[in-house]
Amino acid sequence: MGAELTERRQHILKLIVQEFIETATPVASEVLVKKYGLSVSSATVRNEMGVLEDLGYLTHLHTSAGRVPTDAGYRFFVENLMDRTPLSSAEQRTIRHQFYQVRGELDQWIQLAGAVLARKAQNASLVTPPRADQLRCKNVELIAIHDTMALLVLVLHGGTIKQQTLTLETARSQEELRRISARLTERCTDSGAARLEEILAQMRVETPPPGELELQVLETVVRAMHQYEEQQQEQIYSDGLIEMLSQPEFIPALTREEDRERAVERVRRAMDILKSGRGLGPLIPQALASGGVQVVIGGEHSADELRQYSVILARYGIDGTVSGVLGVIGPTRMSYPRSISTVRYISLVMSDLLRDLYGVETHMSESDDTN
Amino acid sequence: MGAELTERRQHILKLIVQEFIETATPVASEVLVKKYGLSVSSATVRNEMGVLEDLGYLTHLHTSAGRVPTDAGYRFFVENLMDRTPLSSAEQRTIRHQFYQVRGELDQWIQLAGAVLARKAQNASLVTPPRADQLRCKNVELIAIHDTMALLVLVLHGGTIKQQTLTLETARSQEELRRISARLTERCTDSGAARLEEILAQMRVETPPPGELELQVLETVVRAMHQYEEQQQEQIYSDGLIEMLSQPEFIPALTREEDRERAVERVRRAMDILKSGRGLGPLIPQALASGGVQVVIGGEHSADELRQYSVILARYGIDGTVSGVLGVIGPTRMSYPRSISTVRYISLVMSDLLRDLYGVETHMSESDDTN
DNA sequence: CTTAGCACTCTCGCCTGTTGACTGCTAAAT
DNA sequence: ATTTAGCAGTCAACAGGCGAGAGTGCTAAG
Repeated sequence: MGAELTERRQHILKLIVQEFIETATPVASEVLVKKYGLSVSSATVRNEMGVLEDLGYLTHLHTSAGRVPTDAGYRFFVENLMDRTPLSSAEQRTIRHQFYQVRGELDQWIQLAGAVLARKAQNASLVTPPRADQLRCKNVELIAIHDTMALLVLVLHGGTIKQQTLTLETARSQEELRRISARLTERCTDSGAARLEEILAQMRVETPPPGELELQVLETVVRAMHQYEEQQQEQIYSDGLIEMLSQPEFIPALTREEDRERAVERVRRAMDILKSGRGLGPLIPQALASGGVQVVIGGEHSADELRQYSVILARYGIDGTVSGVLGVIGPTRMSYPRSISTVRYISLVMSDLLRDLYGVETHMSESDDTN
Repeated sequence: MGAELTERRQHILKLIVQEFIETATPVASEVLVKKYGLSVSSATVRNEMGVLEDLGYLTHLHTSAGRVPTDAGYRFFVENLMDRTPLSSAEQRTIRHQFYQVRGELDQWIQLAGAVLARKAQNASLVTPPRADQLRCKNVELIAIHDTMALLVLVLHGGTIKQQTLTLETARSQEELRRISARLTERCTDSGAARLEEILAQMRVETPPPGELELQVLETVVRAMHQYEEQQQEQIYSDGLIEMLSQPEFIPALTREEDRERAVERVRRAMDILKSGRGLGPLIPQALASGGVQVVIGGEHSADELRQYSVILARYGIDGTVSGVLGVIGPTRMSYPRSISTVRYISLVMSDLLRDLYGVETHMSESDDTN
């Protein structure tokens, strides 16, 4: 039978995917012939489309409408057909420049990365803050707020800051607090959570016994680090909700009241995914583990709530030191070429910035063009 | 003529507003009679509605649809007609309890306030962080990140923290940084931005001249404080976007393609207002200045983009020390009674919490019931 | 293997008449 | 003078029907 994937069929599949991504309407045989100047007739294209449908790469909404790619169709497109042109060097320069302007502020890098991703991909973006492979304490500061209340500022390697207010059992002067934090910083600097617990255990049996406040602070530090470690898993910054919602799959032209509710529900789900990261759980560690750009399309997701979405993720950071994940999420009909090259490029830029921050020599000029 | 606002007309207006808020569909004369068991006929109600329309409190979309309140109608309702029942004490307790659970974390209070407001009012909420009437520096800490890079942590009265990475011209040890920050803290503590500039000017001409790093740090501190002061103006936390977008005015049952674009545009505008606070500019200071709950309805807004919205704001905080603003925003058809009492109550709770944080004795038991 | 041609299917927009929801008016009733 | 029943008039919403158009799938000829 003629069920193998000939060159021409691949070409037609490619055109259909591109056309559908662009127009969001089912693609008809004649459109392909006219718009792309195929040297065969629409009838031939129809036959080929029939085969592609049998092979599972396309579907029909109903008898008389054009073809639409299936998840498998997108997958094949991403894997074998799509043009893998990197961002133009003009675009690269613009992006670098924007990052240059917010030099020195991690939070702003993250926001900027999210904004650029969203705008380029016309979909929502996800960025996790870079996570240290293991958290290490750098500094502990205590600051008096008033008599019986102090602010604990915990600085971690990499410059993240956690703060926590502390209720004191007895009033302390700023000078006392200073001494205590100096002592604790000395003892704790460079230690991870595990090591801190050891120190804490040891202090409990020390003679002379340390001040109760010292213990209280250290306990809080340990708790805060654990808490932060957990938070980190879930902490996802996102942007571009509106870009995604502008896609016609979210607010289509409706007719009935029940459709309205479906639309609202769809929007609610989308916001929920972005806000809580629901369903993204398994993807992040997966992206962290592997290099390169991960693409998960529609039904390939393990989570039901993502069946309508595709997610494109890449790891960024410094091997063995810190790493985060960033990417794009949108309906399966999204511009994979554009999204993938943007995600790839931004992950490079972020990695460079982090190397800078962590004092590793950067490889800007090399990495720029491996995109 | 019979154009004065008799008791009965007021009652009918009240019912219409309530009914419209609840159902979001124009209110017919007969519905009022049936649903609320009026002792007059629908014809009489119609006559009265006609008068109310002449007075400017109601409108007609077209001849044969029910009545809808105008902005003036809502205004009169809010001013004179609505039931001003406070939140039930059960609700009050639940809310207090939720705040109790996140004791000690200002950020979380703000988030929680936003979440509760949004859920109760079924609309979007706005919360500005409490702003000190004048910013005063509490503490300056320098933390070495690596050789030529340090983290400046600036703690302000009230426990806000600003951080900034600093590129050093020459390498410094943590010990040196410690000394410098100790010296600066001593000099700067309790000073506002103006005073800090004086100190800076003075230091420049001192003999012996202070280290260049010291000057650099102080400059950064001053810059950070100014920057923060400006940021504060605009910094608005918001939540409940989805609650607001679920209201039928945002994603109605549509038919045509052009309507779809209008809907998307509406959603975009709404998100824009919440994200950037566009149009809210004048409202915040106004709410800060006056006590009580401010209600601005539809066309009463000076900003065009808010013509379709109502905003309910209240100040919270401690007189003369810190204050912020919180409130609700939604379509003019929103539940004013519910929103207003929630806003009022949450502002009380937040004020209590702040008094606690700032070490002023609280008046919980008194204030609870003035709601 | 390709393609012209055609029948068939299904959507969409359009029109139509119809229904039903309200109003506004009028004239009688209170 | 106010209320109200009754009724005409208006308009949106809906359902059904129709035609046009879009696209396919098939067939038979090139």
